Amino acid sequence: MKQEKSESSAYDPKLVECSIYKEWEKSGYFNPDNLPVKKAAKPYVVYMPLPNVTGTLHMGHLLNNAIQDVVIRYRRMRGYKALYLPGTDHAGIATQFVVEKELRKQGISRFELGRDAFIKKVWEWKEKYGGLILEQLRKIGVSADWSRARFTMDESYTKDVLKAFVEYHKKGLIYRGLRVVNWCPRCGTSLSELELEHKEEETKLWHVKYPATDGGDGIVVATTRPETMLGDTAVAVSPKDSKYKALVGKIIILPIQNRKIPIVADDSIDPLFGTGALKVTPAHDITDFEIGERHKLPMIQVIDERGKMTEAAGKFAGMKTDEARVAVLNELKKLGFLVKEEPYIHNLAVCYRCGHTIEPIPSEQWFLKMSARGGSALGGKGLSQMAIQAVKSGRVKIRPKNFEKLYLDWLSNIRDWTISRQIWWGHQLPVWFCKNNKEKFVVSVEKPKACQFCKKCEMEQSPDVLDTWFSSALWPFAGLSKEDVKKYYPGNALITARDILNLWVARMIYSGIEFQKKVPFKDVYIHGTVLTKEGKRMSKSLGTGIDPLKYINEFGADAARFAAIWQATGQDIHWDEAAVMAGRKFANKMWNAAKFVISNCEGAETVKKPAGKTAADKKILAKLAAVKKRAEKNIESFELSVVLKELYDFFWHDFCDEYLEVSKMQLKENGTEKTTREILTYALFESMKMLHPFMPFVTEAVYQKLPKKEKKFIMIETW
RNA sequence: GGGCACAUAGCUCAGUGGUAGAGCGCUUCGUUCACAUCGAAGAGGUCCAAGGUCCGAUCCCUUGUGUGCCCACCA
Repeated sequence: MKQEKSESSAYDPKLVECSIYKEWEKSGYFNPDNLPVKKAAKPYVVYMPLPNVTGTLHMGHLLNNAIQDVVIRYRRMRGYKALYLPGTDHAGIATQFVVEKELRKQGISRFELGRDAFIKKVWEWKEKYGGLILEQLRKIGVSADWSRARFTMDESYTKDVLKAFVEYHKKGLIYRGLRVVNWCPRCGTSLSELELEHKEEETKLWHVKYPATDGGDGIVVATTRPETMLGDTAVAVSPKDSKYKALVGKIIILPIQNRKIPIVADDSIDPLFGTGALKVTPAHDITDFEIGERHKLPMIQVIDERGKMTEAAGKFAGMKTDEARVAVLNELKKLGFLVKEEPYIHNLAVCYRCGHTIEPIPSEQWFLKMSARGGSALGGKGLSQMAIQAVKSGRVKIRPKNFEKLYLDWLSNIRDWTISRQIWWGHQLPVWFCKNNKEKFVVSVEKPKACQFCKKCEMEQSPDVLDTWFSSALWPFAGLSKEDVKKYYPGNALITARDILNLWVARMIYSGIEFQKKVPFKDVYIHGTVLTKEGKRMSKSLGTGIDPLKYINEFGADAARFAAIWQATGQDIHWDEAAVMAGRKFANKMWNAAKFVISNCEGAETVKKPAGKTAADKKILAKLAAVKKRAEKNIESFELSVVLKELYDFFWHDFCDEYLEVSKMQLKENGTEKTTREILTYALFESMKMLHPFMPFVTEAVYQKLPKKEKKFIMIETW
């Protein structure tokens, strides 16, 4: 008996969420063009951070998309043409890596397949798994306009990407050059600085003597990478360093190679580190490369793109770098040049994707100029200055404010962006080389009909592809059709975690200004990262991840959303499951309170602004008005957890615990019965509306039970 | 090496220049009358440490300790 009762009275999200979502989607109201809004209604656009095609839903998505959905649902109810723009990112290296791994299980390497066949495999993968993440996002209840969903390698998107490249090039912002770049020998590509990870490595600092040619003492250098000495073309010391002053300009001998190299003075040298003398390997260290440019030093490449020693390494040729290190050290020891070794901990750069050690090697790459600008088309201001200006002037507001500093600091110390990648999956550069003269090329979206250089060859496209972020940087407008750009660009809000503030947000800002002359959005809101309860990173490989679908399936999307937003106070979240339970209970509370109100208020007048008679009436109405006002202010400044807590407190304690209990008496008395019913109906309705952005399903379910409703969905009710 | 956060109840976290708050957990009591996924009552805190400013500091300042994150070409 008891059990029967509890079963029938509890709210069961499983019974309603799926069908409600289908109804919403069928209605077409996720598409702002279908909303019953006034002609003059303003658009409000939230750009969804593009999930990777390879991705599956994790807690970060739950938090990120829940926040965005609250914002967009609120604006929709406020009468805006609310557009929540979804899409997926081809995620170059990440996707290629996953597909390669899958193929390797079958014993196939991408090189056996060849480029075209491999890319076909990736597309197959994309077709199979690319839609999965979007399906999973629907489970959260996000009201994105799926009819506008784009993929960064869609035909039209690709065209915008290539056009952007051509235009940058025309303006002199893209150039090609031989640079020492961070190279991952396993992935076979260059990586930008943001794609590196550093891990501490216990190693040694070896002191190696480079003997003099004039009978002097020579000089001792300290290094963590002795194998690169084979490519040394100088030794550098600080110009302020008195102990070496006399040596500057002298020629010394590079051991093993027996090469004569000079000692140069350079400001980048710290006289206090090691011996105060740096071996300069322009081909295998970015700083050394720069020193080499300043002193016009030759560059000798001793490590190749597979991470093996080249012919220039003499008898070490063919060895892997770590083998060569041992061999070189043995040789130095034998020859008596290894004077000292001391334990040392340094930060080893590794590939963010595969973890392989990064080898800086010289390579032809394409760059996007960050600070200076060739022409004066835009007042000579470089991309980074434009992005800095956008935030400093307040046209883009970053919240919380301390992230502004992170953004500005990064942009003001920026190097040119290496935008080419030597992988296969991505937008191939719109660069066409003459087959007979590989130095000659044309930059053009379409393949040139004839070669303008040799007049006879079929021009060949560069095998390089663009960095993934080059294309996602265009998302705010390349993700929209031409007509939509007119209607919906610029958008309003970009909500994301801090890890891609510079990787993505900064680049969207200057791309938007460069190509559309306007910043892409006004508000950037950075939320915390979801960690485990112990404060550890959630990751599949560590086994510390939690699948949000588990919560959604078991306790409902509303409960999961509640938990995410409840905990999203700005700091990183140490995820506490108890919050999901609280959300589930809250949904149940709403459901039951609604049941009470509906059954007691049949036929009650719907009054727009009921006036209270009793003290309890007045108290609840005043409180409701105050809560509503604060909710508006706080949602508009992205303080969602504050709003949710106030709504929770208001609904549970003020409305249910207090007013509902008082109403039981008031409903029995003739003098107060009518107004009580009006207020109950009104307060319930208003509460459901305010809670709808946060917990859309249960509030919609309640709305559908209301005897008098003006709209088809609470989703499009007027706040 | 630099920068930014954070340290408050058993746990996860809000908050305030003047008797300290929530969720979960815990204790006691209470089910005909929306909800036991409930209600009522309650226990539980040197607000990290030390110093400073102040009539008064958990809050502001300094220093320290601990934790997390980001940035950096120190070979």
